[in-house]
Amino acid sequence: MSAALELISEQGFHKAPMSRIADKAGVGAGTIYLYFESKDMLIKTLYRELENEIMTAIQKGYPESESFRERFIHIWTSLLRYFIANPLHFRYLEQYHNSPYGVSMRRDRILSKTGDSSIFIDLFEEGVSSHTVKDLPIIMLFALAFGPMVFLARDHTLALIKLQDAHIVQAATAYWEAIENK
Amino acid sequence: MSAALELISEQGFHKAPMSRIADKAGVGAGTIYLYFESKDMLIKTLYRELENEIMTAIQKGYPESESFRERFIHIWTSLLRYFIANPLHFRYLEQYHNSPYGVSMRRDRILSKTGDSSIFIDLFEEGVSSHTVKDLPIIMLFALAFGPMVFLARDHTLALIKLQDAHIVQAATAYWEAIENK
DNA sequence: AATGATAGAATGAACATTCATTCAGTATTA
DNA sequence: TAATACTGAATGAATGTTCATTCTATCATT
Repeated sequence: MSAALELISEQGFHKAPMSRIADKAGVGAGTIYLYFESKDMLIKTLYRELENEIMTAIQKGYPESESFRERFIHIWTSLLRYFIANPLHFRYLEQYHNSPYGVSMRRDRILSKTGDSSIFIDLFEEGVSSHTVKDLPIIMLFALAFGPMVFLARDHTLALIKLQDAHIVQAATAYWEAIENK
Repeated sequence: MSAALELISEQGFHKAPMSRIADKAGVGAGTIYLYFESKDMLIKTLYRELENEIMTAIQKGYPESESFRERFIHIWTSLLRYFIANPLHFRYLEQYHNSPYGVSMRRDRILSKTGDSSIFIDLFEEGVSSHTVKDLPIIMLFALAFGPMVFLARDHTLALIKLQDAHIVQAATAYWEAIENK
């Protein structure tokens, strides 16, 4: 799986043939098929694995009983820090989201309201009902809060900028102000 | 080119073989090669075409002599309106940006400081030096301003939300507040 | 007007390559 | 020795690209 992660995140789905993934992993081509039904399944399993890892990272040190603002900033900074520390993970996720896989997954999730994003949804719902954040549709708040983060992470992973930790906190605060209900 | 646009934006690069593009365009497979050197060139040319179209859309009605705020909001709303009116264009651009094509292009542009994005850079530089917007690196301001827009456009094109024109103006204002120097 | 010649655009079958997947054989483990 | 894990050459489907040929429009000749 880490061989697949490296190749796909750097070269894209269609320039990461199973033969090369096997080479990089130091196994025979057929061995992969003992563990994964198909290339599609490998891609999807790897996605879920990364998603779980991210959720674990966010939950670590989560200030359960602090104010809404603290919890929001914790999640925001944890995520951005995770992406900066794991650029390959970030690039893989981005490619997945912008491929047919991601599109259909996104649709399914929103419609069935399942999946890990429910943590975010719960948080924002609390924020809206307590009038802590602006009264906008959840999905818009989500976009307003996390859209910039993806841009920042992308620029960082492409080595276009070098985000210091101070910048991360600064950006988190700026983005809190954008959704805050004043 | 419009056949390529439709297929690629809906199915992704690797599920849009030249043979199907030719079919959709109602021409023979070889005909494409009279106009484009290779599939890669077709993809790149189409990208530049769309980029030009967007630049034209932004420049239409640009309030040259109005305040910085007016010009920012004009650009922001024009872009989002364009993406909503042209969902296929948006999906194509997103796929391009998140593929190896886009990554290398982005790198080249930033390093050589050329390309159409100079309009945006000029605008933000003016904003920073006149203390109208927060004193942050241009690339961060850019992320903060346009990151959310991409999220909104994505959710809209996937039919997860339905953005009314009122929402667009509302969002533009919210995002002006996020970068404004208060 | 009628006929023939030329250009070059379009075609699509053929080719070479790439790739996911399989499976008969080999190595490893219990 | 039996069972399990692994291998990598072989397979066949899919795909980008080429090129000999066809078609159509324009020009030249009679």
